[in-house]
Amino acid sequence: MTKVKLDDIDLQILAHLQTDGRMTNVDLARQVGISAPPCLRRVRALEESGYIRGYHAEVDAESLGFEVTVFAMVGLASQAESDLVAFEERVRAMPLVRECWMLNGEIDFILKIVARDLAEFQSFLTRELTPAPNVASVKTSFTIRNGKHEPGVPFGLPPRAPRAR
Amino acid sequence: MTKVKLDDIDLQILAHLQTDGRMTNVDLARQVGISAPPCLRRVRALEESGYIRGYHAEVDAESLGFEVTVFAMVGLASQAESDLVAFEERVRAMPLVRECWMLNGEIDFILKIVARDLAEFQSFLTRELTPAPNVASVKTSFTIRNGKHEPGVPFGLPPRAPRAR
DNA sequence: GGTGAAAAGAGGGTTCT
DNA sequence: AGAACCCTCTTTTCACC
Repeated sequence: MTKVKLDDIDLQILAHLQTDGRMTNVDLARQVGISAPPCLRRVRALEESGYIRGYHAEVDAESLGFEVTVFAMVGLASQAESDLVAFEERVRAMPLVRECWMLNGEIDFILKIVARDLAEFQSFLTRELTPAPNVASVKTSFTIRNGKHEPGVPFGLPPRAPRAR
Repeated sequence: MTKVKLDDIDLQILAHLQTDGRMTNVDLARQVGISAPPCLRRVRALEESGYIRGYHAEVDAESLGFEVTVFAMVGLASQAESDLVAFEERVRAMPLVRECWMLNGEIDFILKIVARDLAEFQSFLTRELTPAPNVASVKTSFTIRNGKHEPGVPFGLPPRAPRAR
């Protein structure tokens, strides 16, 4: 199931799809220098072996009315593995929490939270996050603006022309 | 050019494409309950008005050999707007920096950094980030694991989003 | 990996409400 | 205006070499 090795073409495919996840298979094949059918076979294999976890439209949060993005640093009272997992599970059920990373050091988790407005965020913070079991401390930092937002991983793909359909 | 208002169907389209950015237009049309051509027109309008900023494959960083994800809290010596912008510009040219958010409070920026290994990260930190102009302090937190990774915005629960059918 | 062909989807034009 | 039906061209996705 898991592919043992990726060659240059696979890496190029991944880089291109990370940049433009909706490009057609024929365009992709042309870009990486092979014909469409083997290209599609590679993409399917990359999907099934888990190298590609999914495809997502990147939406503009602000213009859609989600004007509050906050990073929350969370400390837990107990760091037993079962308690860490329990917190992650709980956080997974909170739609406003978009990302959750476990950290080393004094802070246990960093959460990226997206809300429509301050009221929604405050309500979430005081009624859901802070009172959650085992939560010892929550320190929040509001984002003022986003200076860079690149997906995934630094493949180092050269700048690409817009789509040709 | 810029759409003034989004109706329920537009919101459903955005939610579906955020979840599966590669679904075909006919599938999407079926899901939101309209026929394919107007559905495609809506998608194009959403792209051109900036509600959809792009489409990206979500790749598995670890299995691709990017084993180090770090959050860096950066403080600048000068917070003049021109200096903030200059820092953002500089960071935009650093491939290892995937996201950069300006924050309120004592920390000025939070950066998400992805590297292949510790050596690559250390080299980046000591040779690129810390010596960058105007950087006063850098505090890094290594991630141990990722507990949740959802794209974009919490459409999921409808605060008032009705169901068209 | 490439080739050729059947099936499916994209995108344009027109009509209807 | 905006949505739906029809039509043609492109893309996807098989078969097999």
